[in-house]
Amino acid sequence: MTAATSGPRLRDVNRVAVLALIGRHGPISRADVARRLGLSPPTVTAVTRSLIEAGVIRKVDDGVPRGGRPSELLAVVGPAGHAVGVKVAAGRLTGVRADLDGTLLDTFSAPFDEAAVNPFEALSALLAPHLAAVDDAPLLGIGLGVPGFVDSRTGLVEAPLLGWRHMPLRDYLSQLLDVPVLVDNDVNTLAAYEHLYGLGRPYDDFLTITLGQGVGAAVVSGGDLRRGGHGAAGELGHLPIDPAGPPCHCGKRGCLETYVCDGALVEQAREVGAVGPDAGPADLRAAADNGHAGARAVYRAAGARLGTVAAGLATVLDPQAVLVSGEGTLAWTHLAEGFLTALRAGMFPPLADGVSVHVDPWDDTKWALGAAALVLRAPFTMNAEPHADAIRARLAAFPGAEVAQ
Amino acid sequence: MTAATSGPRLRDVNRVAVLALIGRHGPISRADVARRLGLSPPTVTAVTRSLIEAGVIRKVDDGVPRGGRPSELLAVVGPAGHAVGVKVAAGRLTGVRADLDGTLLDTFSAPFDEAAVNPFEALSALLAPHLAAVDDAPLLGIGLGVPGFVDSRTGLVEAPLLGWRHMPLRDYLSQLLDVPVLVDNDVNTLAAYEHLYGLGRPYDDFLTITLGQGVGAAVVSGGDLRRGGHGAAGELGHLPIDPAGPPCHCGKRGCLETYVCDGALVEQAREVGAVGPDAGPADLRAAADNGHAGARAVYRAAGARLGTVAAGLATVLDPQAVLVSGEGTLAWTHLAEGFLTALRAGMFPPLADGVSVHVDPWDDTKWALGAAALVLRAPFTMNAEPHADAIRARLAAFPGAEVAQ
DNA sequence: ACCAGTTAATTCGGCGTCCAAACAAAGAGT
DNA sequence: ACTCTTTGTTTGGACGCCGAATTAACTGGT
Repeated sequence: MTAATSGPRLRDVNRVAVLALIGRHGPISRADVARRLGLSPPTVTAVTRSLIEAGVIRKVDDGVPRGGRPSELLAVVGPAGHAVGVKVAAGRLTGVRADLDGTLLDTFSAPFDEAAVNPFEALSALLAPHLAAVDDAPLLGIGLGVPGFVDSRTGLVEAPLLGWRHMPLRDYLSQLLDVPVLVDNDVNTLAAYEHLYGLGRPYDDFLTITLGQGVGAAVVSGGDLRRGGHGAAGELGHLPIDPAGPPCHCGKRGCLETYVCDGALVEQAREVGAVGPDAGPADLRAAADNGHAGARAVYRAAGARLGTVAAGLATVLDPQAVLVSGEGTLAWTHLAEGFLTALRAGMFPPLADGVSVHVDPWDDTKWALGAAALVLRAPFTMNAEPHADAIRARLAAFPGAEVAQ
Repeated sequence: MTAATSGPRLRDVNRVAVLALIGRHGPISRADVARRLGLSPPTVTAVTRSLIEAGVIRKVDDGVPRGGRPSELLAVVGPAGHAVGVKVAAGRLTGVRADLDGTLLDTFSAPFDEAAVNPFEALSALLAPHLAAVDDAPLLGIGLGVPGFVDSRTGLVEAPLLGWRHMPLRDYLSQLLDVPVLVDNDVNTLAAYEHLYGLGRPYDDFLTITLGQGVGAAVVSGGDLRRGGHGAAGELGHLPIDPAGPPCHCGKRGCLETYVCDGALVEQAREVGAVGPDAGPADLRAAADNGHAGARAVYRAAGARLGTVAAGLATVLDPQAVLVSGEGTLAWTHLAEGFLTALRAGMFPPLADGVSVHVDPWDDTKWALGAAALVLRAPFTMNAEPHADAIRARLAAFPGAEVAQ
């Protein structure tokens, strides 16, 4: 009835903290929330009541009684809001719609000419049909994952792979479609997904490494995605391995990417005669699957190279886990041995046991889901991301309020 | 009069934010504080008034008038509180007392037997004379920098170099001396110093690399020191460089430390005949100073090795600056060329220009000052470090309140 | 010298949030 | 049936923050 959400400023820290805790740590009781956040029980009651009235969370179950009144377990209501996420790649867009709890609602895909006079036109045309509310649940915003550097302050995109320089993607689309738009590096979006809904849920400190056409990484530390001082954190493909190594398209020599990306693997396999002159990544995989020793050696060496790099990063950053993802994991059975051996061998012995390795089977929609997660996690984060308040306001506008619980 | 500081909970977010801004960004006007933090002017007036009454900040100057009422520039009052900082090393303790604004008050040093039955006894005996208040200003706490891993949650210390395993240094000393005690890795304490008072002041994202007996690093990202998932972040000496390299005392092969620490440099110089069989780091430096080509080549190679590693870290973490410190910087004139060349060569071209490199001349007391900074910055940080509230309470107890301003 | 314009800082009233204390609910153990 | 334990709620009071209006202090133009 009365807009309980309308403080003079939407910076209600505790409200966001409670929602974040419920969102991230699954069904949880009010008493638990109070203890974990150091809040008083009355405060938690008040906050959760208003969140329930807003339709954002609800009681899902009774907790097991432990000698007292049984607790009520609260969880977020998935259909209270949804978001569109898009992975932008050279030549193709992959998009999804997802619920507040990460449930995949819808997927779509289309060719994309990133070199068009105005590539944003095509993007907005593709997105337009997906902007409507679903069952009265509002669209919270659009998330975009782009292969390049994104300055989260200005929203400008630098994407050499797409030929984009200083592109104001965020603000342009946001104004055109009148919807909050968040843009980030594509590997960062994947990490956002893993953190909120995927393999990274249990961790506050983890690395995501992606393998495919290129090599990428994202760093989640202290529970937050680290973007670095210029929005370029996570670059892994151009990590210097050997100053005297093969030339890289970036102008340097011996970048990691010249050793372990798809193209480099195929090239190496060609040199040892494991595949023919016109072979692609799939052919190399097939050769290794069929037991070709040369093909397997290529994978083992690449896995070891990557494992050593991962060990170095893990040594410095001390993550709880390393997640490996991307198209390249299709060949994980062949990469695993080299990677894991090198990782263990390269880490300081007492710390090696503290790092778990998970492989997320490749799925193109996951990247897009990650872009959506960028939006979906905005209501749960304290830090003032550009459109966070606008997204929160949209979530609060969910008319599912006042329905008899 | 009325204890303005005594909210029901000391979690007064804005109060801490204002104090942090004034502490970190020097003399600053109220209007500036309001703009930067997004607070209303009345709020800033109220908060600063209570901080002034508490004696923690004061007006230091008038700002330059820009066509209106001149602003009053506020800054922290150094003598409002002080802290003791100690660098713990094998065989020797180095300690300092420092004001709230980082002014060095006092230094002391003593031999230390880390292998004694109870090494903490000696530590507490050394500290006891320094626990008294100075001019009524309270001792806020003691900071300790230890060469090893520190779990900031449990306070347990793992320090192979000292032979310490699972040592409850923090809680033991805190209880014994009845003073808040904070313990962290020694390189982390240095980074805390740099961030608060040193070369890192302008940055929120930077790396600190230390060079000396060993090689270390600390990561400041998003304005906070990153400790990793197990309190071991920053380990750099055991970064794997070459799986087939020389054996390291940690049991692995080809760790960075086997190439660029003091001992390794001297060893390499011996092999090329640049120094005699019993030479030490100082002798190697002297040889290089005198123009010995072999000695200079050793430094150049080591600098390049370190520069390549720094380039790799900077590529992934995207810092605004890299600070180099530690005893090894005594030979920086010889290391610089190799380091800077490799750093530039190893970074992704568009990003290389965004990283500045600063060398902090080596000074043993800086490490200890860093340990003190661990305590001194506690009142300025939001995150709930173990003793942060206790430290804030002590600062608030400063009787310098009520003095006529 | 005076007034207009501008920026800084303060006072005041009101609203919203949080907490402590007391209370109600609901089950376990004896 | 009783007590103990744990969860969740209600109530009253204290505190913090904001918007609006006010005071303060300086620059620049005439």
